[in-house]
Parts: sequence; structure tokens; C-alpha cells
Amino acid sequence: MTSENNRPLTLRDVSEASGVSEMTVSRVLRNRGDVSAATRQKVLEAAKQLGYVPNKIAGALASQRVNLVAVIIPSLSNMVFPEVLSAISGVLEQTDLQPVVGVTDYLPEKEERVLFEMLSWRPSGVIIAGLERSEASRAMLKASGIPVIEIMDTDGTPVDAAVGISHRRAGRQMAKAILKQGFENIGFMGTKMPLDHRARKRFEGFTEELARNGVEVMDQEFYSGGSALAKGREMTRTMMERSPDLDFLYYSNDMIGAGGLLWLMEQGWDIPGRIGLAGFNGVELLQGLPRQLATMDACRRDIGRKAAQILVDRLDDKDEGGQRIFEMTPKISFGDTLKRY
Amino acid sequence: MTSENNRPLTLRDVSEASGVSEMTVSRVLRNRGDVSAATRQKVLEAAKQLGYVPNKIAGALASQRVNLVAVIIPSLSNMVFPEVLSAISGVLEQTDLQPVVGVTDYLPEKEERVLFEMLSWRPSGVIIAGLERSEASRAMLKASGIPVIEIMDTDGTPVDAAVGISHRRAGRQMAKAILKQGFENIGFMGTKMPLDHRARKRFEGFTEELARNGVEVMDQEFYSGGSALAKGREMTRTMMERSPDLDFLYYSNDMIGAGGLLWLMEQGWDIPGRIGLAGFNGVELLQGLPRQLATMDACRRDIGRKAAQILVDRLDDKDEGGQRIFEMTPKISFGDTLKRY
DNA sequence: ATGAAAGCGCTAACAG
DNA sequence: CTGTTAGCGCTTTCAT
Repeated sequence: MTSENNRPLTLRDVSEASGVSEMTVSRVLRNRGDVSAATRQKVLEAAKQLGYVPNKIAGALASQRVNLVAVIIPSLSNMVFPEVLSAISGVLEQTDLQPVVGVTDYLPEKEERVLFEMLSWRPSGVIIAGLERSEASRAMLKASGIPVIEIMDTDGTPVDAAVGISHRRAGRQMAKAILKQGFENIGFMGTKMPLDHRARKRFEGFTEELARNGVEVMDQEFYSGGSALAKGREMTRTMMERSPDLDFLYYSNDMIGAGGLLWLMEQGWDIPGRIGLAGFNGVELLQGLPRQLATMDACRRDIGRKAAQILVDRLDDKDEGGQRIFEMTPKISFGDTLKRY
Repeated sequence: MTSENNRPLTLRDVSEASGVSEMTVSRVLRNRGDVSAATRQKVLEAAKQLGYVPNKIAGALASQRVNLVAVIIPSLSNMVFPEVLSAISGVLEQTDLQPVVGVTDYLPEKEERVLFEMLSWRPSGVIIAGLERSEASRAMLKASGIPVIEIMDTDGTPVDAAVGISHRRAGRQMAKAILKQGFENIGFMGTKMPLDHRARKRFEGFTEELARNGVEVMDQEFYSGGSALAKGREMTRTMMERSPDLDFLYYSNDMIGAGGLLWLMEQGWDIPGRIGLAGFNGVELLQGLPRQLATMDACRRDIGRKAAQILVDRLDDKDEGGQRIFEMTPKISFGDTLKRY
């Protein structure tokens, strides 16, 4: 440890230590322009020696460029979002862009705050979950002048571009599959959150398609907070005691579905002979269960990849006036709990 | 939409629109210093009207202050880390500090890159998982001159301050509890990752304590990648077929433990009469299982809270020369799979 | 291949 | 209570 001055080092320090002008030091550190190998060497050595860490704040202000991408999602505890996030990172890692994550807890006001905060760092682009947001948020996004990719949902009007699936269609599709298997007494379980628009749309699509076939949801139950697996178990018990005639349970996510499945198996129910089950999301966890829950893949990794790719292309001016909505098509996996015949 | 100039707005624009000097506009927008209600009003209106978003880059450069806290963790798919993260956020939300997350994938080189990248934005502090890191990373942290809180582990020497549990002690403690219940033929399952130092330390503490009592791990198995629940199931089957005499299985995390538990129950094993089980972490998920897996709480939320609090206090100069290592004490929860008597 | 000068958009410090 | 001046640490641009 040399004299602990505690003032962060600047380019000037490296310049002085190496006897090279600040400008040239800057060029070396950014690999820009031609610099002789000798000078280059000297600079690199001095920088490493001193332990110089460039000040991106100053750099960004001067260059008017920030290699940050704001990624705004509702939650980190849903597993679904870390997964899109990791797909996004995978693509961005091949560029010089860096994701910066903001979490909204499904609250529009918090989304607004987070967005404001992030935009004030002048990121190069925004990837943000969902299509529903406050007017103020929408205005900020538009005014930012940077590419905005809305993800996970395509049922609505994007500010700029959108990549996702139609949850309404997903709900309908599952309803069709269930009816086709001859199930008729259908129960639904899901989160209470009125702000989870994608879950809401799935439910709407689901009931809509049932209605078209003269079927109504026979019983339903909503939860909030707590361990989803435990909630699925409890809700299922409650519902089966209340409505023993049910022959199918549709869960708005796999976690509660898994809880329900475990409980029903424990109780010795014949699945899917006596009662069928389905969830949503295609989470990895299901593969460890004694029986495979029917579910629907939400294309999370595809969505993350595609969104990041569109953003990168936009920033490279490769995708100026392209398509605006990219809809992926989720597939049902029947597992062991949906197919009767 | 007015004339889309596309140049981001500056303080000057607000100044001109409101007829107030830039300096005063700045004061209003930051709630600093006295400004007459009238002026204040005018400025706020103009800013909102224009949709002005302050440029934090310029602000940070000028004020030499950045309200960002770098939070560096190995992974987002472990559930454990989002949980500490949320505890950290909980505390920081009551201040003007903002967490910024970086993920290392358990790779020291990536940690180094991420750290460098984050430090180059001159955050106010760093919260970083683990105590093991490259010399370069350690040097950067020291040179940064900002508070550094290392979390999750206390078996080692912190750069600055540390908050966590002793995983070595945790391993020993579990070994003791298992032996006390009379189990003797013990199998171990865990991740292959040599870079998960905390898992390694638990294992070391575990075998150490067994050895002290003349017991050796009878069989062991390591995995990597894939669904932990499924892996736990497979590994357990493999191991029980290979070593049918085992009477206890210690899992390095709850997820694989849960997989094993489900498989054993399915196969009709008497738990814990014939075979006992324990995991580690105290994950919420366990509450949804048909039987409660014995586990040990890793104090994740406490650690997150405490780390953030220390950081905040340091930045407020409230905690200059205080304690350096804060060790939490995890507790065993016996659940239904460890207590025989 | 290298250097000098002029800002980037904001805020600290000081005047009034 | 409000305004003026001088940078923050870098990069852009233009010389050399």
C-alpha cells in the first residue's frame, strides 16, 4: 500500500506516471486510433500499476454515449424473470452493452419511478416487461428517443416494439385442449394480483373459450403472498372439499399447480382419469416431480434473446423501420395430467 | 407530439421555458436550498410540461456523488440471491441509494470484469457475495476507497466488513445433529462446482465433524446443471441402488433434497425411521412438500438487511471504526426427516 | 502517431 | 432567495 491519498485516480495520473499525454492514454485505454506499440505498452503498464479504473461518468458525459440497457421487470422472485434476464444477458454479452435491472413489484407507480431513475442515466435502450403502464411512463419512454422493446406480451399496443406471446390466445388454447379431452367441471386457481396483466389475460382467454363452448368455470380461488407450492396445496384441498365434482383444475402458474399435483397424488386421486391438471410457464422445476404437470411454455428464453437482438440491431441501425410486434407461439406440453385418451 | 427534435432536454431548456436561472431550476429539482413557492411552482410546471428527465451523468460528475450501490452476486437462478437482494433493496429504499446488480456466474474472472465495470461508475458502496476472490478484485475493492461489505460467509478475511454465517460451522452443526440421532451410514449429495466456496466449506465442516466422531461419508455424488429437483431425484435413486445400507442423506441444498425426499416417499421408504434426510438453506418451497425436509436457515434476509444497514451507516459516518465481522447464527429446523426419537 | 483546446450538463461555492 | 463562475474527468475535434 503506497500513500493512501484516497482520491480516485484520473487519466492525468496515468498520463504523468507514463509520460504520455492524457489524450493518448485515453486512446490506449479505449483501443481507439493508432498508437505505437511502445507507447501503448508504457500506458498499459502504468495504468495496471496504479490500479486505474476509468471514470465512466466522465466518459459518458463527454462522449454522450452510455453502454447500458435498462431492463425493467416486475419481480425477481418469479424465476420467470431471471430467465428472460439471463437470455438477454447472453446476447448482450457479445456486444459492449450491459443490462441494468430495475424491479417494479408489479406496481405502476414504482415502474414510473424506476423508469425515471434509469432514464436519467441515459441508457442506450430499454427492455421492459408488459404493455400496460401509466401515461407518464409511456410519455417518458417515447420522449427518451431510444429503442424501447416491450416483452412477454403482445395483446396491446407497444410504444415502439414488442416481443412476446399472446396470453389471451394461450388461455384459449389451453381451454380448447381441456375441453377436447372431455373435461367439463373446471376449477381455476391463480394469484389475486389485479396488476399481473398477463395472468389476467390468460384467464380471460380461458373463460372466453369455455363460454364459446357453453362451459363455465365451476369454482375459483385466488391467493397472494407466501410459498406458491404450499398455496397450491392448500387451495387445492379447499377447492376439492368445496367442489368435489370438479374434474379439472387449471392453475395460473406451475408452482401452485405442482403443489396441487402433490396433494392430489398424496390423497390418491386418479390423475388424469378422475381429475386433470394444467399449469402455465413450463418451469424447470416440474421435471423433478413424480408426475409431469401439463403446462405451456411461455417462450421466455426466446423472448429474451429476440428482444436483445432487436435492440442490438436497432442500435447498429440495422433494423430501422422493421416489424413492430413479434409474437412467439407457445406450445402445450401434455405431461401426465391432461391427456385422457 | 410537438416538434421531435430528439435532443434530450437539458436544464437550460427548463430554465428558458420557466424564465428562471439554471441554478435555481437545479435547486428546485433537487429540493436543495430555499426557493420561493412561486418560482418553485413555475419550474416544476415547466419541467413536467416538457417531460424533462435530469441527466444524472452530468449531475454525478459535477457533484462527485453517485447514489448507486453495486451488489455483486454469483447467480440469479438460485433463489437465495434474489432473496438477499430483496432484503437489501428493502433497506436502501428508505434512503436515496439504489442497488445495481451484477452477476458473476461463480466465475472469478467474471467477477473481476463485473467489478471493474461497476466501479467505473463510481458507486457509493459495494455489497459482494463471498470472501474468495482474485487478488486483482481485492485490490480494486481496496483502492476504490468506498465501503465494501462482503456477505453470506464469515470463514475468511474480509477486505473491509463482512456479514454472514460460518458455513464450516453450519456443516459441523448438522453433522452433530445427525450423529446425535444415531445415524451412521451417511451419504452426501451436492453440486460439482468447485467455485461454490460456501458449499465446499459446509462439506468440509461436515466431514470434519464426522471424522472427529470416527464416522466417514459412506457414499457421495455431485451434479451440475439441470433442474435441481430432478437431479436430486436421480442422484438419490442412483445412490440408494449403489449403497442400499445408507441411513442418512445430507444434501448441499434444499432443492436437490426435496427431489430426493419425493423419490424416497414414492418408493415407500420409512422416513426418518429407515432413512433420514437434511438439506440446506431453508427455502420457502419446502413448505409445500408433503413432508418437511430438515434444513438449516441461511439467514439470508438478515444478512441482506444487516449488510445494507452497515453500508448506510458508513455512508452517514455513523459507523466509522466499528466491528468488522458480523456472524449470524443459523438454526436447524428438524422438519420431519431428521428427528428419530 | 501524438497533442491542445473546447466542451458534455450539471452542481459547488460564492456573490449579491 | 437568486444568479454567476468555474470546474467535475473525460472525449471530440482539429492541429501538428
